[in-house]
Amino acid sequence: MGRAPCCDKANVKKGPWSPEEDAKLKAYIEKYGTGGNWIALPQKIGLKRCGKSCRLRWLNYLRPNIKHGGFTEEEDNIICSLYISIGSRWSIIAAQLPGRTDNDIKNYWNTRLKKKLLGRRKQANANRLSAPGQEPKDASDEENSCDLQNLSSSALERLQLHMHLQGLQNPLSFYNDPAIWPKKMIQTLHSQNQNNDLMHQISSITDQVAAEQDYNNSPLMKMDEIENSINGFSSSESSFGLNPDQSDFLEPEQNTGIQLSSGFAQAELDQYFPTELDGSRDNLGWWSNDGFDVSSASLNSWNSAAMLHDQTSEYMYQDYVMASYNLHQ
DNA sequence: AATAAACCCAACCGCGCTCTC
DNA sequence: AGAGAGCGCGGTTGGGTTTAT
Repeated sequence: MGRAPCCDKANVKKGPWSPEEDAKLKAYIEKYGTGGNWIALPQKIGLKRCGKSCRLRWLNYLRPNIKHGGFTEEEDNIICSLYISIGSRWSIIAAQLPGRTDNDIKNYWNTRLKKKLLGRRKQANANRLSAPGQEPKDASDEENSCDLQNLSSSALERLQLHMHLQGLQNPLSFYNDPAIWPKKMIQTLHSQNQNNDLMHQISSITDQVAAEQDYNNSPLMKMDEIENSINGFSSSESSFGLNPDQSDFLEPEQNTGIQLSSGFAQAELDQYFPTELDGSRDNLGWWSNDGFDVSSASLNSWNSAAMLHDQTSEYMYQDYVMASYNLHQ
């Protein structure tokens, strides 16, 4: 037995709203409010619309002080940073941007912002792969290159932006430990200004979001929530940077920093892994098969990621540069 | 100029959560 | 306590518009 429909689907109008419908809805709500009952609202007004549709129309379009389009660079940065930190929790992101709706931000991210970043990444990857000495030497290298490009698509995007915007705020972050940075990254940092006001703002929001989540009541790993936080990225994508075999790049005790760089707020991770961050490689087991449905594709990518470790440092640096470039454009 | 492809965004859908009875 | 109603959210879709060929 399924859930009862919220309205009589046969007798409600669907599709775009007419100016008359907009006027009716707006006039009524401005005069009487919603009455706390969206389902009953259309009947009161005489609209043949579902209550949910009325609510959506009001919140996303008719409500006063709604802004459409024309996102500023600062708004871009906030959206990127929050997306990296908390994933696709559009309502929370929208709450930080007055006049913006979750739907608007979601559309903006999916249709423009993401592509803007990925487009530049693709170009960078193309340059990277075509550079002298970078050509794949054999079939397996080509496969690695493909995997790298796949990995770069979204998980690394969050990683890049995260390192740029949050690294300085995070005492445990890889990006706060210059001793383990590639030299070129240090040189680049010297030549850049960091936006600390924005950093504080983002850090505050991500801490709030993490604090809202009560993982103490759930001692088992909430992989579904972790996946949500990763926001749809496959476990294989996310495994990049978590690879225990990257010891040429990071000391074992610094794996914690790498985890933090993969898209989680510090507080979030503290709650996900309250006792497991002692740095031992064995503690990365949560990411493998134990308690987690790792698909064969994921395993393949894990293996592919493992083969990338010789180039990881260089790629991490290039990713960092690209993130900086993107955000300062 | 015609057509296809890509882009964009409003709106819909369904699920989970909260509240009320 | 638990069932049902309503709300809020994120994912997805449909179709109009723009751009490329």
